[in-house]
Amino acid sequence: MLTICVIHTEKIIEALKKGKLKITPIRFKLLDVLEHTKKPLRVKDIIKIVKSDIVTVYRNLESLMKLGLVGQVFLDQKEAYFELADKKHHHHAICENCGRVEDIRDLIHHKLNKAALKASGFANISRHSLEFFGICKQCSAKLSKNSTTM
Amino acid sequence: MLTICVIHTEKIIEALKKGKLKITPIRFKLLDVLEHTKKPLRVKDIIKIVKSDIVTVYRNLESLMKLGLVGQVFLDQKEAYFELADKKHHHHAICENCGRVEDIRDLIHHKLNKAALKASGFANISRHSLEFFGICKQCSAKLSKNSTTM
DNA sequence: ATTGTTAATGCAAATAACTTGCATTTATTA
DNA sequence: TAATAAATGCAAGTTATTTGCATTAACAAT
Repeated sequence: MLTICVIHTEKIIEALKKGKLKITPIRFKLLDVLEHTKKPLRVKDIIKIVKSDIVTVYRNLESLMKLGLVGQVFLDQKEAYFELADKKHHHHAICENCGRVEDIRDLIHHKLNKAALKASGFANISRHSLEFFGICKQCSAKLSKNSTTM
Repeated sequence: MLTICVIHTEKIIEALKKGKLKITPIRFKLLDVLEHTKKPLRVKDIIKIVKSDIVTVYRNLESLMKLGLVGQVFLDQKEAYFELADKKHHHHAICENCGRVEDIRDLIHHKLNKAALKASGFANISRHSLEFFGICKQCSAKLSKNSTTM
């Protein structure tokens, strides 16, 4: 890891400075990991790669979220998942067999929020979280193979 | 509480029997609470009303979910919310100020799943979870009143 | 109705995710 | 290079959820 792309590095440093966050190795590695895996990661996963204290990771995730560099994703009730927040709004497809997560570009843009605003009677709707659950191609193949050999 | 509607009672008893679950007072009260509040509830809330052990509530929720009578809702990373599963598929609007939850009838039926299937490349998509976050009318009014008096 | 079987309950204690307090270290900036 | 303010990491605390086990209650068969 730590194959940091320069453009991205620049942007990150700028954002950190603007947010008055110090540029530390751990913070950098954390962002790098999220950048390179391109998938939502659990705190566990991040610790393993970043090789730092749990507490530090939690605190960094919190401050990076406040800065808007990192976003939390709701994939599982048990643990939180985090991803870089720089991509545009999107949804997720989660494989119920292997846990694979695919990004899905925002299916209907802001139409969803508008429709929900009307349907809910709320004063405003600022965001939504849309997660799909199913079986990915790989698992589907594996599962059907298993069932024929049994 | 415990103003049990007969028709519903019948259905529940039938379902419990089919699932080989005993019909116990706690289990009944639990279902009754979910039926009458009509909102997703936290385990905390349920315990307060059902007046039973936490563990019992968790175990009942689990078996009732397996039976398909109860569904878990993803409103908050910290704690799980539960609701009766007998209503048709719907979404939720959650007020970020007071926590109020409004049901929203399924906005676009199965179209969402179909679109996600295509976009994700999955073998199949079985369900989705769609939550909207915003400010409800009541909070909006309260908040704007507060800001004018300050 | 009574009894036997099996599931439901509740207590104690464990686990797991996440948080807080505090002392030490490190990044910035003057 | 020194001063300062934030970042780190250890210990220990919370909180949600789970597990083990003994007791109790539901129900099916007598």
